[in-house]
Amino acid sequence: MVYRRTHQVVKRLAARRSAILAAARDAAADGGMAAVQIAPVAIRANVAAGTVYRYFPSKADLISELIADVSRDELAAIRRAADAAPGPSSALAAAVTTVAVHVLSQRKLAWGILAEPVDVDVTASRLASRREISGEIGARIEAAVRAGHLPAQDTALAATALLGALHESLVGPLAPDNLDDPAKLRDAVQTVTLLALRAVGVMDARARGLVVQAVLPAKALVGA
Amino acid sequence: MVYRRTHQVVKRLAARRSAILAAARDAAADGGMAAVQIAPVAIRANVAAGTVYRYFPSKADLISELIADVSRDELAAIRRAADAAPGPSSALAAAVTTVAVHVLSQRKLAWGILAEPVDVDVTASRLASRREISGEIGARIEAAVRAGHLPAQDTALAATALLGALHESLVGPLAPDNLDDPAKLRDAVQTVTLLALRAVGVMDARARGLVVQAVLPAKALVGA
DNA sequence: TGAAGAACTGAACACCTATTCATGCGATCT
DNA sequence: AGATCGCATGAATAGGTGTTCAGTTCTTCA
Repeated sequence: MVYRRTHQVVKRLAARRSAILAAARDAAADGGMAAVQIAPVAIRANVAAGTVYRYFPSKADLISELIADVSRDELAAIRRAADAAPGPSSALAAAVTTVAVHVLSQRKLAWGILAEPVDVDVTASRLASRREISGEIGARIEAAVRAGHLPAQDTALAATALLGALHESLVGPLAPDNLDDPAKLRDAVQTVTLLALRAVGVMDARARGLVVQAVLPAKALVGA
Repeated sequence: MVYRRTHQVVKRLAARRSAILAAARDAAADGGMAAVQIAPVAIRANVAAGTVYRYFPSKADLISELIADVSRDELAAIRRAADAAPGPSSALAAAVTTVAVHVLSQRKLAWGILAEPVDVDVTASRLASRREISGEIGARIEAAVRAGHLPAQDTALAATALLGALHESLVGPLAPDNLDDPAKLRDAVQTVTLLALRAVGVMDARARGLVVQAVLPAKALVGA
């Protein structure tokens, strides 16, 4: 008596899993990681609390997958933006701008993914998330160095520092709070991108040019 | 029947308060904020758990004071280093180097103060701490701008970004882990200081010179 | 010295939310 | 249809730590 799962059932199971993850993501986007509690998430996903545990072994696993999920999207967006740029320096500028725009348009989610206190241990997935993003930025810096546009440097450290600068200045507790105004938001993105490019050794004048170019395509994302 | 507190008693009370704070600081330096729990801290301070509550209304208050304390020391160190420098640019370099050296020499404590998840709400004191330090760095940037050494810019945002870069690259989860080696440590300090100076607009060649000068006096601190 | 009040103690309490599990329901296959 | 198994339910449980408080010890002052 073999009970195979019907295709229909398989689909429903997958849909539920997605629904739970989506509910968690919504909760995080709304109220930060603190709002990602089993019972509320279950309600959002239209399931019972116990059901969550049929899909995720623990809250830590749920949040870890959430982090991985968001991170994957972020990485894809960075790659897309950078690959569309005409050269290594532009690619770096585009990557940085993309990160800036993304974190700004989902500040609570970004803060939750990156640094908000959580009651379970998610250091591993946070670490992985950072590694991925930082690695990508590092690769873009490296490419620019190889192209002779930047001085030789420790690209991994530089990438990490850039991300720290972006995060702290845009979603950290000292971030300006009037970034809902699109103009202010664009200013902030430009400012930090400029800072970042100069940090890795782009000359001021050239950096300003790159920033202007990078912000153009990224502006479309701001609306999303 | 007026019962005045004897000088001796006043002194003992103050000593206990300090002892509790010191115990909390030790605990944080040892095992991060997670180790700052009432019962263990009380033991370290040689008092009972209940006694802690005669000095601090809640755990949140205890940790808030701890953060303020560390922050005060940090700010003093930054000012001392910057004021001893010969000019605005050197002062900025000295300030940045000081922060770098400090966080590196007490990484767990720094991480706890800055970003480690805590089960109570300490956002207010963390915010205040960041404001103070960032304000000081911002003032140094501003001075350098006024002296004509740096391009005009949003100094508050720049200061915040610099601190984010330092923290993320030196004590964040992606920080290099072999920084116990003094040589590697010095390299890391130099690298991030260079990054920071270039970020605010110091030209590469000049930044390298400033870094070398700034690291000399700061090296003494590494031993401490 | 002794009465009265402060300071201290630490075991018991309270609270909160992740996790479990006995029960019911619905889906699969003969 | 009916037998059987997996999935879903949600109320009850568990565990850990901040906080309280009745009792004890220490300090002050007449």
